[in-house]
Amino acid sequence: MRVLKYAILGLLNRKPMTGYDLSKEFSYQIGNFWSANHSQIYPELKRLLDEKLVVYNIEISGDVLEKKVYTITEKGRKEFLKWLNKDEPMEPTPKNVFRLRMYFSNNLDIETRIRLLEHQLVQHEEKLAFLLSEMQRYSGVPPFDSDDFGDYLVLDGAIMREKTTIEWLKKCIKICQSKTNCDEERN
Amino acid sequence: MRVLKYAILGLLNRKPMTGYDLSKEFSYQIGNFWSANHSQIYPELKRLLDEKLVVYNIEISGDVLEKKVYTITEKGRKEFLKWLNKDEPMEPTPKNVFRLRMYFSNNLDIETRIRLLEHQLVQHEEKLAFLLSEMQRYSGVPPFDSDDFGDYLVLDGAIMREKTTIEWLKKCIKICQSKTNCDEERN
DNA sequence: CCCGGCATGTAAACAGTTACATGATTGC
DNA sequence: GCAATCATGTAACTGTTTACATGCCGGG
Repeated sequence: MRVLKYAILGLLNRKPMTGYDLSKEFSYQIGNFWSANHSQIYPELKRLLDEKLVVYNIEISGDVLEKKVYTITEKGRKEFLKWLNKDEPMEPTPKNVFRLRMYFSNNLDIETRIRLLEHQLVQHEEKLAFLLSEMQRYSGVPPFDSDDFGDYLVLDGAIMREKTTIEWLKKCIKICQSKTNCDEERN
Repeated sequence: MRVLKYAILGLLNRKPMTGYDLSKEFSYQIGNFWSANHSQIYPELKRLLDEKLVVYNIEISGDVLEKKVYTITEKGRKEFLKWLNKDEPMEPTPKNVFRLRMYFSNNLDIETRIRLLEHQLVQHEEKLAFLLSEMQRYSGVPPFDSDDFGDYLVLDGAIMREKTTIEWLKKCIKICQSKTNCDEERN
């Protein structure tokens, strides 16, 4: 499917960048649904170069250090737009190790279940707080043809996703606690 | 991380199964957060056998066909429980091609955006309907130590996830339609 | 007898992570 | 001078998918 290819082309379509810049991009907004590290990016850029979908020119920073600033070509833009317009079927549900653990949680002490759930909860609450702070830079829906439009939609989606995860975790904790209380009453 | 290893051990801890049975399991409840196909399962079973975490005995169905029914060993159960009790940090956000497309959606016609969103919407609505029908077999929270307990929690989580995805898709469609209406008013 | 599902495997290709490897620049 | 970050790459390994390959069983 070569998704990384299109993620890179999409980013370069916004503005020219180095491999290093691309790898940083994946830790910002786009990191909420796609990422890659530099060891995957550099070989992919080489391949895109072979396919003539990008070109680069070298910039010197400081005295010697050469930066390869990649730019998308017309051919690259065409391929990217063709991919972007494709209507593809829903993807299979994403893998999630924590949910796998919970699937088997009948094998855990109630206390352990609660501890594991609460640890996830604090982490997701931190993540949500971060996403909400990111959202503050938008006062409303950005212009429909600006790069911010996509950023805004997916950021909103990420916030909704985190809120739901938090809600689920709290529900699970409540269920587990009801069992603990129930046991205490019996004693 | 060998997650598949623990997914298999967890399933075999419920009851003895063949490789074929395991691969079918991944299309049921557990498929909502983990899956693997048979070409990954058979080699993994061989490895678990080498590690003495499982054993098998051969059952004959019909006249000749040999089925290898795998059973978890005491060593296997110990390793599984050790893994299950581990408290691990939150995983990175899962990859999602559709959200990647939407991230770059400023490069699409408004009509195309709506079409793509609506296609996702119908698929997620179907998925939700299916999950809700699955949920009907539960009248309340199953016993805390039964296999159904985990099934119930993660099924509930999957339902919440689908509902949120649907809500997000509808929101995106509404935003895109507001633009279309706006343009029409101008004409 | 034929087809769909049962049943088990291997091989090749692709995707992704972790580790190895090197060196420059900038700010303190 | 030193540490953090900028900058680019390769190698080895792990995980996953797709395709190849084979054969039995049960019902219509």
